[in-house]
This record gives sequence, C-alpha cells and structure tokens, in this order.
Amino acid sequence: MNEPTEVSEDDLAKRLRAVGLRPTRQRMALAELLFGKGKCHVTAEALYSDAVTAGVHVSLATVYNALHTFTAKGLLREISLDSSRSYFDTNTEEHHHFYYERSGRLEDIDNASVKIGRLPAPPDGKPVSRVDVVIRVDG
Amino acid sequence: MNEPTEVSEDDLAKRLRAVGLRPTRQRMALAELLFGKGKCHVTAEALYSDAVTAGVHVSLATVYNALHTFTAKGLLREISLDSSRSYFDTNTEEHHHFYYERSGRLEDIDNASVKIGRLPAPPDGKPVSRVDVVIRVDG
DNA sequence: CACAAAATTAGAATTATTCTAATCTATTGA
DNA sequence: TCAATAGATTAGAATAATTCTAATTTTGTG
Repeated sequence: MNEPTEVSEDDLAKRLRAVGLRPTRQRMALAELLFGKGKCHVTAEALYSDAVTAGVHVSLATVYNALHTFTAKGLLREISLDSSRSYFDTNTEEHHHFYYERSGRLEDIDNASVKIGRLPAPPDGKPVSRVDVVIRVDG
Repeated sequence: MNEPTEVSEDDLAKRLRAVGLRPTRQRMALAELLFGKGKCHVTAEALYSDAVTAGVHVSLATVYNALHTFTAKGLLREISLDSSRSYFDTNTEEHHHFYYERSGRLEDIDNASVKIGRLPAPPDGKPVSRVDVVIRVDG
C-alpha cells in the first residue's frame, strides 16, 4: 500500500485539504503522479495513461475533473499553446516557457531570467490575472 | 465611423499571388473580410458566419483551409489562448496581446509598448520563431 | 454507524477541427 | 481560344479533445 515516494501521503493529503479538496483515492494517486515525481507539464491523456500504467483505477473523466479542480484551486496552471492540446503545469510560480513547436515539448524559464521592462496597463484599470511569455522555438 | 482602407480586388489578388496562392472566389471573399475591413482577430466559426452573412457561398472546410494556408503563407498568425478556440490575427507584425478571459476578446498591444529587457536564449542555439506576450485580464 | 455532500464512473454527447472523395475552377500552354 | 491539369471547394463523415449525464460509490461529519 505504501509506495516509495518523494512526497508522503500525508503531505499530499494536507495539500489537498489546504485548498478545500477531499483527499480521495484517485485525487491522491493523481496528485502523487503530478507532484511526487517532479513532473512538470502534462496533458490529460498523458496523465491518464501514466495512471493506468501505474495501476491506478481511474477514468479519463476523473482525470479531467481533477486537473480542472486542481487548476481552480491553484495547484496547477493550465497552458494553451496549440489548439490540439492543453498542458497543465505543476509549477504555479510566476514563470515562462520555451515551447518546442516540433516536438510539442514545454520547458520552464524561471521568472528571474525574464526581464520585462515595460508593459501597458489594461484599459479601465482591469486587474491583470497573469502575464505569459512564450518563446517559440523551431526545433 | 471610420472607413478603414478599402482594399481593391486587384490588391487582394496581388497579395495572394505574391505568396503563391490562386486568387479564387472564396479566397478573395475571405481575404476581403479579413484584410479589407480592418478586422483583427477571428475564429474560423466567426469568419464563416461573417461570410454567410455577407452572402458569400463558402463552406466551413474552406474557411479552415483558407485560414491555414493564409497562416502558412504568412498572411495571418494563429494564436491559441484557450483550448476551446483558435484565433487568427491579421496583424502579422511582431506584437502582443491583451486577452480578456471572460469575454474571450483579444486586443493588440503594439510592439513599442512592450519592453522586454532580458530573455534567455534557447538551448543549442535553436532559432526562436517568435516571442509571445499575453497579458491576461480578468474582466 | 448513518447521512448528506462530494467524487467517480462509463459511456454518451458535444465541439472544434480534419479528412475524404467527388466535383469544380483557375492557370497554363498549344 | 480551349483542353488539360493542378489546385481548390464541397458536403458530409470522421476524429480527437473535452464535457456532460445519470447512476453509483466514497468521504467527512455528527
């Protein structure tokens, strides 16, 4: 029952509870896949197949539900770079991305490496929810 | 009401020919909708319904074909901000965007208003195809 | 433990997009 | 000019990602 992980079950459960989510079996298993192994960018399909491979009994619908609830609670960040797939990023710190267009691979750029000198303010003083910088790379 | 620079049929045809595309009936009609009226950001569905409204006989498949060929030839730029829809931007200059998450509206920010002080180079000296900055606005 | 609220499920439904195969049209060059 | 052909368009079917539905199961609470 207790698999060797980098994040204890208790920690994961606390993390879920901290944002008001019940630490259910499948959420825990998905959270472990997402947060326990240092994985950064996943698609729903990929996480689903990882779960299946890991012997976790979970449906694709639950994977989508979990990804969206995690995102809504701030545990993940969703990124759209390509109309054919959505990525979910376990790094919720302010940061940016390299996007390798050919392979579809994403790579974090930490915030300190990017200096934005000037940005216009949105009209009507509307609040900015975030600023995304994507560097699209040919290779 | 501003009368945006009306583009003559000849100009549109030349523009298409210049990139190696035949100035066919539906391409011309779509090009006019896209480039003739100062319209900036469209979805395939929206362009299709504009075309239908304008009495242009065109199929949705052709709209997609045209948007993609125009994009491939550099007449448009595709933008993915949301997994549920793709936008095509008639502004192919280097520039950035405000994205109003609630309404799904996009607004250009011209390049001069954005100053990026520092960006990391992609690994292996891979060529950068473009840098996109999106300011996501709550309203 | 019992109960209500929340989560999960399989599979159907939906949506955007792409494909297919037939038909049509623009360009080319004799 | 006109026929040949490469390219474009079409309706509708197919696909893929995602969302929904309605039934069932699990969880946290008292």
